[in-house]
Amino acid sequence: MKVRFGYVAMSTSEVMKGVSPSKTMTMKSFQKIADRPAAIRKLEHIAAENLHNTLRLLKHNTYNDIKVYRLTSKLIPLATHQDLADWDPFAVLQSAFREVGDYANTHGMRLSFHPDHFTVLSTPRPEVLKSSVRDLSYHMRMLDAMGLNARAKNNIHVGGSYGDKQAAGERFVDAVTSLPESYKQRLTFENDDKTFTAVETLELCERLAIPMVLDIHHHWVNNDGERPDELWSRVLDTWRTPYAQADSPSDDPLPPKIHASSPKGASDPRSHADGVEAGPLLEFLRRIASYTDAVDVMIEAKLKDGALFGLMDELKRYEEDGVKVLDGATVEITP
DNA sequence: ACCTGTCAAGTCTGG
DNA sequence: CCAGACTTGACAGGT
Repeated sequence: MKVRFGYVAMSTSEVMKGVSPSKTMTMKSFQKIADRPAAIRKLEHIAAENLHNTLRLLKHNTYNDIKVYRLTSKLIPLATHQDLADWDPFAVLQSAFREVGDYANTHGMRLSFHPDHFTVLSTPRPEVLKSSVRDLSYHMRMLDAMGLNARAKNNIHVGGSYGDKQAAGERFVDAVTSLPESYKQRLTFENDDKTFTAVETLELCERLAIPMVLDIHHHWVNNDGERPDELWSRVLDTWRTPYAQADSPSDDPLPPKIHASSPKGASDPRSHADGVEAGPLLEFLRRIASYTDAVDVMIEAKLKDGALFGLMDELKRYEEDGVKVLDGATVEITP
């Protein structure tokens, strides 16, 4: 089983110091600028800088064999803010977006977004649902502007339970069903650390034919008593749907993706540690290796790419033990 | 140069 | 019913 590792948004490497893809401006300082067109030009300048830095990060990834990367949602500052609803930055940023997408396509990279927890399709509040869909459409537009196909996904959580998880789940199903087909081709659902467990999320994925991103750390702190590998064959099936494999040729299917991180400590098991422990992750990977061709692992750790490098170093110690290091960010695991 | 409070958004808990 | 926690990187304003 081929395993590719990736990381989230920014690099902590010394050489990438100051290369932030998520520079921003607060609403307060935006409003302080009397000349509104000038203030908007400033926002657009920051966004262009963020895209340029994203491209630099992708090049850093190439240098380190990293093919899996999550884009930050904060590429365009204040993009979804109500007070800027009349602003459309996409025309002016078109070539910058394209440059990022072209580079990713040329180098066979798997990019994704993870709209944050303000996107809640399970909400009972119509205005919240509306802004959630607006947030999703913002992410759709960015992916389109980059020229990425439906292999680039938007990963979301199910959302809150509002005292009745069953009803929340049904609202989630209705909301997703109402989305345009192009949105569904780009969605994945992830189990969260306090509300929707892996089993509950998996059931929603199966009903909606949307692929599931299994977060094994979230599962560790929020589960129904089963091991993560016991769910894996069903998770695998969610990656075999037309939505999951939209734009993927049959000889190059999109591999399933999981999230991996380690708890910071016994007192706050939900927080992310600096790095990722190889042991528990490897145990899971070994258990699924016999019936899985390939899997991509998104590392969510404080040290970002530094955690990836640390994990690869640790995995080298298992080379006599079924782990073959193929390059700087890829291993082959035999069960 | 460095520190602290704040931030666009939503849910949940505790008072 | 409202304030605060949750979470994250980065701003903003202070020393």
